[in-house]
Formats: sequence, structure tokens, C-alpha cells
Amino acid sequence: MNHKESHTLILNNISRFIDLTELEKQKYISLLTEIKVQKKDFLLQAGEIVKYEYFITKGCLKVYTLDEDGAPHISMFAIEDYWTGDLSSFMTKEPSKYYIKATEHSELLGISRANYDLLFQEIPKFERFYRILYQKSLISYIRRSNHGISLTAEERYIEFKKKYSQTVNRITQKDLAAYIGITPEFMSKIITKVNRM
Amino acid sequence: MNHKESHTLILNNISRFIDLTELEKQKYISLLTEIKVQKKDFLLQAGEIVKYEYFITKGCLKVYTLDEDGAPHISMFAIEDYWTGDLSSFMTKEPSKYYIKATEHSELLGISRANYDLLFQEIPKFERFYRILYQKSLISYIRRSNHGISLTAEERYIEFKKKYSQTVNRITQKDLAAYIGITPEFMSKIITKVNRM
DNA sequence: TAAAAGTCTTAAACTAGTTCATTTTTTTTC
DNA sequence: GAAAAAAAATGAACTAGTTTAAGACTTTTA
Repeated sequence: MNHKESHTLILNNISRFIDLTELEKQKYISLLTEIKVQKKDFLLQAGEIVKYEYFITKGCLKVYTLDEDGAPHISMFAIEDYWTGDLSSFMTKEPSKYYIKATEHSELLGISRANYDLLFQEIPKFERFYRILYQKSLISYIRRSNHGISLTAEERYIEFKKKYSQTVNRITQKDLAAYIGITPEFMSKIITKVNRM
Repeated sequence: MNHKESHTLILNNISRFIDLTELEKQKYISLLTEIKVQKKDFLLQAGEIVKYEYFITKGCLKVYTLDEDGAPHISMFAIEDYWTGDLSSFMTKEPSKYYIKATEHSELLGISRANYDLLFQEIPKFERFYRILYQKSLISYIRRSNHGISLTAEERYIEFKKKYSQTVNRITQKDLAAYIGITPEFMSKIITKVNRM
């Protein structure tokens, strides 16, 4: 994917919530860093202090933690036109508990913490952009934390498939199990059962 | 609680993230509505379109949905100095799926949707306030949706008790069970077990 | 302040989901 | 394109959490 295409993608994403002048667009683009990661490479490993917030222009990545037993718990799959990172470490500058690993060759645009802070001074409209972006994310995480607790694994799988039909075919069953919160064995059983219905 | 006390409480909450002039403070306060709810009364019922976002100056409320079997799933307990409501219905103007019920006599300050929109025009600094407020909430809900899936009920209980030690004594075990995502019977077992340790 | 309603506890039988072990299928790598 | 590695499927024995039921305790209400 060339520069122009990835810049169009991120600017279109931003224009959902705010309008930028040509000059502001140029200024914004100048604050971004291009990053490429090969399949299976890490964008982030636990213990590191998070340097960037990322926008994905191409590819797919998984964001996860490891529990005391070393078992992964995936908190999101990030694909094209999505934002990802670890907001907590990015903001507090404390070591992250997350890993971010590419499940496909991926291309991203990153904004550093210094440029993120600068952005609000230079183009205050971005306060609005992030206000709305975080508001929408918050709404979906509130729903998700409720559903995670109140639905059965089978219901969570059916909901995921409905909501993220583009993503479900790009990830392994094992990773899906780590997202849904069950073992790969039980995931296999559920999929067999649901497909039979 | 008198007007002055509740205004001081909300202005202090806001001053965590932005500084307001005296004039801005007055303007902001003028956009708020005072609401009182008796114990067991509803601030919101499913099917209604959410009119306000709320700041609690006194009391305790539970925010919950009912599943197809009529079982409640509590998504948060809101006490003094917390914000609550249903952001989804407030923003989309679609009917809410949530109930909000006072578990104690409670006093709140509400901002209507019209005034919320007006606020950003009149005092653009509030974009920043809400950007930071939502960012912080988002960070804690991301963590929570991960933990809800990866921890056992006992671990979730221990974590809740540690994090919300002031709240845990103000709510019933039954409501706590509906928050943790288990039956009251199993909640009882866990509490007996944890206290024995 | 009695009685009604709601909450908490305990226990036995049950189910959703785990663990462990083995085989088959698919993907990766040289 | 063969060998190695990883993912998926299957099944049996297990555990965390549910269901149902009944009795004890606490709070609310008339």
C-alpha cells in the first residue's frame, strides 16, 4: 500500500467526526510514523513502555495478555481502518501488560505520545475527534464487558461471528477461543455444533 | 446535600482535567438539572430514550439489563463523585436496554442532551474534559472485559473487593452476584470460602 | 411489633466448560 | 514437495458454576 492510499484511509477515518482544512491534514500527516510488521512479529511486548497509538492501513494483529499460567487472553483483533495499541501504558508511561502480534503482514501509521500531545495544541479539533472516538469505543466495551459475563460461550461466538464477519475468516480457531475466553477444544465443539444447526 | 456542596463536588470532579474560569463555572452549573430519587425508584427503565447523563452527588445506584429469562446483569454501581447513565441511548436517541435503580436515597446532577451539545459550543474546553474522562473509562472497561473472561468468579470477587472497598459494604450479596456474573448461591459460597482464608 | 417479603446459607443433583491424551488435517518451512 | 510444526477434532474424566429446594436470618411495611 502506497503513502497516498494510507493517508487517504486515515483522513477518511478522521473525517467521520471532524472536518480538517488542507493545511491541517498536511500538519496531521506530518506527525505520523509509518510502521511495517511481518506476520508473527511483535509490535509490542509486555514490559515495554508504549510509544505509539496505531492506525492499521493493512493487515491484522492480535492484542493479548498472558495469565500466570502463560495462557493468552486476546482482548481485540485489529484490522484495516481500526485503531489499536495500549492506551493505558501510552497515557501513564508505565510498562505495558500487553503483547501485540501481527497475524498477517501489516502496515500501520503510528502517532507518538509527544506528537499526540502536540496535536491537541496545534489542532484543538482533535480533542473532539478523540472524545467521539473514545465515546464510541467505550459504548462497545461496556456492552462487551456485560455480555462477557452474562452470555454463554456459544452465544458469544454467534455474536462475534455476526458482528465481525470479515474478521472471523482471517483468524485461527485457537485465537478465537482465546478471545471468546474458552479452550480451543471447547471452541472446536461449539463450531461443530453451530455449523450443524 | 445543599446546592453549594453539590456544585463544589461536580466542579472539583471537572477540575481534575480542565481549568474553568468563574464565568465558565457559572455557565456550566446553569446547564445542569437537579434530580432526587428515593431508594428502589428508577432513574431509567428499558425502552425509554435516555434524556440525561448523570453525576451522583449522594447515594448509590445500580445500572443493569435483564436477559431473556428476566435475570439481572449489573454493569456498574454508581456512587458519589461518579458519572453514570446510558451513553449509548443518550447519544443515539434510541430506546435504552438498561435500568437504573437507586439502592439508597440518591441525589444527582443531570445534563440533558441539548445542553451537552450546547456545552461544546459554549465552552470548547469540555471536549477535552470528556476526551480524558472517556479515555480513562475506556482503559478500565478494556481491562474489565478482559478480566471478566479470563478470571474465575472468585478472582473477580477478590478484585472487586480490593478496587471498590467503599462500595462493597453498601450493596447486597445478591446484587454483587449479578455484577460478578454468578448466582447468589455461588456468591454465598465464595464469600464463605474467601473469609475463611 | 407482627407478619410479609426479601436475603442468605446449605446441600444434592446437574451442566457448561476444562484437562489431558491421541489422531487427523492444515500450514509452514527448507 | 517432503518433513516438521502447528491447528483442529474427538473423547473420557474432571471441576467451576447452576439449579432446585428448603430452612434461617434480616429488613420492610402495615
